[in-house]
Amino acid sequence: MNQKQGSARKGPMPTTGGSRNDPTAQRLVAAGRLLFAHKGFRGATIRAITKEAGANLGAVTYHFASKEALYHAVLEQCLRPLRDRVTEAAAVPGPPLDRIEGVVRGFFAHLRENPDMPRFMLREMVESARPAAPVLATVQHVLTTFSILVREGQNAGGIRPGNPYLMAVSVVFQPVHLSVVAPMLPHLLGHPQGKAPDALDPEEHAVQFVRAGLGAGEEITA
Amino acid sequence: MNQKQGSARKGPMPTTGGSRNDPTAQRLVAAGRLLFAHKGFRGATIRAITKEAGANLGAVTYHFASKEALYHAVLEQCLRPLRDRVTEAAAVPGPPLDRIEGVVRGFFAHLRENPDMPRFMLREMVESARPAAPVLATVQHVLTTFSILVREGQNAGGIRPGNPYLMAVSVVFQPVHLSVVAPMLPHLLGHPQGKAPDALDPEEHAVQFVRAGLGAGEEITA
DNA sequence: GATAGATTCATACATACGTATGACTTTCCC
DNA sequence: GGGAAAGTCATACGTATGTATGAATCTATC
Repeated sequence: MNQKQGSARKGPMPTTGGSRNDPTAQRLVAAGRLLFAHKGFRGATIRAITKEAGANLGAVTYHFASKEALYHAVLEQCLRPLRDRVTEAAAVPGPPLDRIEGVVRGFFAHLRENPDMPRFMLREMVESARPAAPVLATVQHVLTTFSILVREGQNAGGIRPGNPYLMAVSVVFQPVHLSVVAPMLPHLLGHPQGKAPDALDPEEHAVQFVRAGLGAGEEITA
Repeated sequence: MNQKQGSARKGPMPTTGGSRNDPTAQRLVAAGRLLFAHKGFRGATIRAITKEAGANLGAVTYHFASKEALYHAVLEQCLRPLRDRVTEAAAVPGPPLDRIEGVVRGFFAHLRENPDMPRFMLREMVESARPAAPVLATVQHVLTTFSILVREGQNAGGIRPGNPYLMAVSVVFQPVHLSVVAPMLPHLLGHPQGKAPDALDPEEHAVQFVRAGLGAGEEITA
């Protein structure tokens, strides 16, 4: 009954760290992140996680008290940097549509650096009746941020009318699902190995699609 | 070792049928559909499914040989009507952008009638490395249908330039994730009980967003 | 360098799962 | 109406899971 449970979680390490001779708890988070993302909460077993982390079977119970607590730690480690990045990108000055573009690009950058993230978000959105706290907080934050920007743009005239929350949903999921689907596209469409049919730049596409989808009337500044 | 395994699957029943005194196999599909959609493949146990169906524990093994076979039957029952509806909606005459709108509306209608479907699609997209055959076929079909319409519109001039496959992805996921997220929106944003902040019509929003996102220059015919 | 706390380790336990088995019951056809 | 096929049922088996337990080992402080 003697866990660490407080403090810790110091370095930033937003990507897939977990190099050996880190403290065990950190290696567990890294391994859990890897396996939770690939196999889901139920699919990732404590035995697999501890093996991946090079730790003993009891390590999760000892350092986190339960599998679910480890899962929450993993989610928090994944999502906090995303929230920060979104906040930061939304704060730069400029017309709302440009700031929305900035947030979208920041989102893409985060997903590029953390390739397991979109699966995480979709999974949590779908897997549980009510998502875990860190997920809920993140969705709330991102959605609110976008909807405020949309409303601003509507007042300023750069963004067409429409429900800002629905618009925010349509925008925020572009990076998520494009990051998941785009890599599978060549295979999905039968092209044997990575032979992209055209230029396949999801970020550039998403930016243009979002600008066009939200924009009032001005053309895309291609 | 004496399964039925052939023929069967007669009535259309695209929604949540499964009323009592149907044949057991049909009740199993209905129950499996309900539980797979809510809890995923691993989360829906044979014991829960057979109980929900009012059948014996051995019924799945007897009628479908395995849990996975039942899952595939459920997927097929879910997805075939969707493929048909998309095909049908894409075939009506008219300008490509209008036909795309028609497909989006058809998609929404199907998801409204089958509220478990979007979770299914997202789940399969995310849960397994390579999705099951019916899912793959459906995604392929829908994506191809959309991309052909996009290319047509680009040639005819109604749709702006851009990779048709990425555009198809951006379009096809609008109904899916809007159907999942829109009902949760009031709760997500803190409004206690269903108090929509504005008009919350996901279908109308999606249509306008897609038309604006794909359209060349003409205004939305609001 | 002894000692107390923190950590690791092997193993045990209770449960839940998918499937197999064999007996029982219903249904249908001649 | 008798008998075979189809279907149902209770139960058993092997495995995998999350967690508990207590001994062993490491680490740091005096």
